Amino acid sequence: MFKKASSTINFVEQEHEVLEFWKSSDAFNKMRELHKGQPTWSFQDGPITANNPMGVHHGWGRTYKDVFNRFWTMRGRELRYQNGFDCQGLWVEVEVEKALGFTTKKDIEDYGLAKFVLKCKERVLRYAAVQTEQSVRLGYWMDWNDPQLLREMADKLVEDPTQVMTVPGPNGPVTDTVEQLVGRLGSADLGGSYFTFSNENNYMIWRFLKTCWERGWLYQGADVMPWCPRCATGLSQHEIVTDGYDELTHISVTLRFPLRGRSGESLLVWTTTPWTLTSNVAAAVGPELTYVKVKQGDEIFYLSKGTTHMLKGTFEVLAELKGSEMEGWVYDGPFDELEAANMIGGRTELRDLVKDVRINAVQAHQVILWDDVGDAEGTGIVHIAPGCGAEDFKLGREHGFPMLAPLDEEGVFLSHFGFFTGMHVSEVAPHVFKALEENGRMYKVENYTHRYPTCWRCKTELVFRLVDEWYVSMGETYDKPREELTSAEKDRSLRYQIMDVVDQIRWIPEFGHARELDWLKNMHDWMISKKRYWGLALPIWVCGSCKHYEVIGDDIELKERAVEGRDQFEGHTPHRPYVDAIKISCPKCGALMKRISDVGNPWLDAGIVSFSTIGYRNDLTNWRKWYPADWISESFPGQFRNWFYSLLVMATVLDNTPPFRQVFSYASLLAEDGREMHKSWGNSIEFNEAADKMGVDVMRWMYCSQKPENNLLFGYNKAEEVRRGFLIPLWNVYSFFVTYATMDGWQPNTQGFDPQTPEGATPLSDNPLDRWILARLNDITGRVNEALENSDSFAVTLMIEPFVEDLTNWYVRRSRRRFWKSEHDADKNTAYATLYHVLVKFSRLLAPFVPFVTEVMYQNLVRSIYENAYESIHLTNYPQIDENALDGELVVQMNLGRRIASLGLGARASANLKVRQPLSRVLVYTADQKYQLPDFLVEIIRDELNVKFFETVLQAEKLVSYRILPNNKLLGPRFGSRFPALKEALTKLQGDSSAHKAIANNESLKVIVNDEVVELSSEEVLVETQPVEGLAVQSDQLVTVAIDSVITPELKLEGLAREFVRRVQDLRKTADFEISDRIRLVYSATPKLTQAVNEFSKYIKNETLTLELVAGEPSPQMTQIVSEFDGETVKLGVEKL
RNA sequence: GGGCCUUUAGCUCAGUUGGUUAGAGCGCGCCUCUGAUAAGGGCGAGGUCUCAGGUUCGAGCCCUGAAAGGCCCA
Repeated sequence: MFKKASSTINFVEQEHEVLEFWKSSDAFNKMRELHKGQPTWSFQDGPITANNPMGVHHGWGRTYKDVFNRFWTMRGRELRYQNGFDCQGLWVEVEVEKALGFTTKKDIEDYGLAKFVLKCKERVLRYAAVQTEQSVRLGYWMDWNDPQLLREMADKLVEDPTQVMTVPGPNGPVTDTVEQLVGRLGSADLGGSYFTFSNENNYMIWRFLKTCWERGWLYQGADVMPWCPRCATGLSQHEIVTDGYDELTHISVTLRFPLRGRSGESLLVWTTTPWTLTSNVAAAVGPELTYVKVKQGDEIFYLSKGTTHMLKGTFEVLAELKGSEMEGWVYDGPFDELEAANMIGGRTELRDLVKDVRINAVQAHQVILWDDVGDAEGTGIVHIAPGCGAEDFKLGREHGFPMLAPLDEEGVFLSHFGFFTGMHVSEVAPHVFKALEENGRMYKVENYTHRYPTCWRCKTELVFRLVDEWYVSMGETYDKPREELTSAEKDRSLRYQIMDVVDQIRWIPEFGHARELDWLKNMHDWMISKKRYWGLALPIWVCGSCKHYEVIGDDIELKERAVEGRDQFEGHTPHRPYVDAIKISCPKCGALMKRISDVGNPWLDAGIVSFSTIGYRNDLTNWRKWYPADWISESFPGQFRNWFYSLLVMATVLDNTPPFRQVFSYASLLAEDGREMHKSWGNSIEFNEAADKMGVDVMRWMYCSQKPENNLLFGYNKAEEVRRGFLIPLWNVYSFFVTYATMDGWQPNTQGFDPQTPEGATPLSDNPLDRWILARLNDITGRVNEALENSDSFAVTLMIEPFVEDLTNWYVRRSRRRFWKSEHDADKNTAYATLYHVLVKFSRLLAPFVPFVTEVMYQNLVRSIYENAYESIHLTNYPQIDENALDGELVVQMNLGRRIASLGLGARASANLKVRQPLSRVLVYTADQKYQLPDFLVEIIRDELNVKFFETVLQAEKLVSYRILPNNKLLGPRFGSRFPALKEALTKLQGDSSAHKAIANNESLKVIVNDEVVELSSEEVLVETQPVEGLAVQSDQLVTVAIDSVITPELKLEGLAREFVRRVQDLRKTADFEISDRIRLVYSATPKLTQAVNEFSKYIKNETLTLELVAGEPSPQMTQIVSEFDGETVKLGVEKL
């Protein structure tokens, strides 16, 4: 027996009950068990940074992941259901530093590296627990760790990482030290989410790096890099391109570079980074650019012709010259008195770089040519400091200049910079200005606003620093199309190998393919090192004596090669500081080799997961079973250069295969006002808040009913639309069904029940409405399957929503009386059987999208009836199409019928005739004779429109005038350029009834086009109608509907009777009667109404479940009302019998 | 500077291979139903499909160019 389902429902509360049910019934694991051994569907999760609670934007991506996982599961596939957490890197360090109140690297070192690393691990575990809980709340079915256990591990880890602990695993309990258990999270014996800080993940990256090294793709290089002085580390190209720019205002300065041997003449040079002037070596001009020599007062200046507007005051142009003519001019630099400027080769720790340079900066000062110099701003003369800018560095190398690299890791000026030594880069500018004023070099200062790179983590302004970092070479970029490359060229260049892999992947949306290729084309060598503490320990050991370096490929090799530090490392995960203790012996010179202290780029951590999480190193069979992933998904801002990129690099290097077959990506989530969500703007919504207020079924539907490539505007108004437009109507149908089925004691037939398809076979019915809704259901069932196979959840919502509309506003509305009627006949039973079938199958179709409400429906509709039903809807198979139930013609007819009803209602409205008032007839003309209305539709239309008769009008002239139009699709191609003439000719046939008759009789039509008689078949023309004035008429392309507006006295009485019934129904509700309560009804009314009541008493009694209808005064204990309508008055009283 | 995406009603968005009168939801106005009722339904107003060219008998859709917003890169 069904439980009652209230029509008002608190979805959020209900979701919590469902969560409880899933937990207590262990539904997820049962589902998993059911699909063991089936063909695989390999979903590989992209790790979420476990550093903060997740946001509603994560909810979007996770909904997609869950929807497609559930779909493929229900389609009979085995999945892994492994979530991933991203654990290592600066982002975690920064938060831990904040929590501990640290501001510099020294704080960390004073605190102790070992303790700091534990704090980082602890933070990750705690937020992994939080995100796990949030994901569970979303209904995301994954193999989740117990959040409480994660917290317990976090507690014990910081308490004492060496203590031994036992935790449950899929193959039984596992005992180990806490540190090692944490390092083994996600492994086969522990199960649960993968964590990128795991031993396996780290060692697998070692394997990758070793492979790169063996192929000669790993190297250490000097370059000028964007550098964060707060974090004291360089930033890779990935980190800076998008997130890393802010609109900032700096003081720019224009100054004199006095020319040697040209007394009174100076170059004017402009810069926005005054601190770099301390390290000036050269000045660059554009060779093709035009420069001018100007006189201002006693001074002569050189600058580009296009920038003279920057000069203060008046000036006189003395001459014009090309930049190339200035090449080799020598000048005095702004800070030539500094020691640094007088050191041979310059002032840099990287002596290798300048070992061939025999001059100092003062001797180097000269004008050089550089094609990239423009004169959009500044003076057209660019100050070059090879130790302080990336292009400057390149130019410096080309010209063999000395390098002046003034800053240490934290942005403090190094020795040999005189007065500036010891000063922080952020406070240097005023001192530079003062010095320039004093030595007479200053020309002017101005505020200058530009996009300036900042640290994506801490927002500190970046500087450019000359440093040694480690890179994975992307290989040469050849100056010719890819298809012309020789295989030797490809073998040399990793980037082209990756491109070939990219071609084998399906990118959704398609433009992702081009975007990834574009990134690969432009990608510089991948900087993988970072001078920090928490992260992958780069497995590069360098000889202290001969500088030879080697890459260690995994833990086994490490143990074999270690000659020192084994004891310190024993029992620890491969992180700093313990792994740093390991020394190996140099194969070249026998001296000790020491690990470089750098940690790795976190995208290495994420990119390796297609190897590390499925046993590439220790269970190749398992790896082959799950590699490559069938499907991955992340949002596209960022991931083309980050996760997608690193997956591709690593899979290409290790296996030269695509790591995933399909990648599904989506745009950005914004607030409802179209702006980014920001706490300070008051437009951000936290995940937990959204889940509690909207409910996650609503959120999930909102996410899915969005074209993925468009930005999603997320907010409460949209949520309310989903709730009211989708979820409530769905619930109402369900509640309607359960209410009546319970009342009637109706139950489905339990014979031949199959738990995989609990709705059973399509019910047989003679009733066209039943056949129609079943046809519609199967129509969408087929299309929904196709769309999901094609990774298109948005298309699904475009099919589902109209179906809900059909089901609620047509099928149920039109079928109500079949459920109300008191006799239990075959028709009623068929109605129940049909609606039951539809609800069960439809809810299962929806289950991946809205897993909560559909679970509730299933529990009541299926599990309360069938003992051997699966415990959860999510254990059933995905619904499949029943081709036999399709009926295209019926669907077309029904549409036409609904259209007629709609037009008829419009006609009534335009004549101000309310539906409650019966009328005598509706007149319908259909333009296309093939649309013959079946009887059942005629009945429906009569009922919808409340008319006595339905008349088909053959001579539409009565209702309309008509035009004959060409069927463009057929006649356009036939007539080509003569088509406009044909159109013109047909227009002239307007009102020609013989032409119309010919068409109606399927005869051909003769028309004169350009003095030529042409014959048109009836299929080649269309007839359009226009309503005749003065009738209550509505029409569209297909049909014209008119309503006879005459109200006869009889019709009037019937209308009154219906009004009367409505008042009684109102009163029943006021009196709080049950729907099935029988009543006594007492009334006194004005004469005309009394006559109506008498004449229609049977109808009234039937409609209102009145057993005794009595004229007279209601007694005081009755619920009463007096009401007036249509000039009549009635006093009513009701009581239960 | 290059590449990509978006631009359709007041707002948020659909619009299948080019085809006749471009749709939905919300909001607004009017009406209606009353056994889904703290719901439901109908009708209406509201559109230069960003702009300018082009291809075509025919363009919201295809091509070229421009503008605005966004993304990615240099």
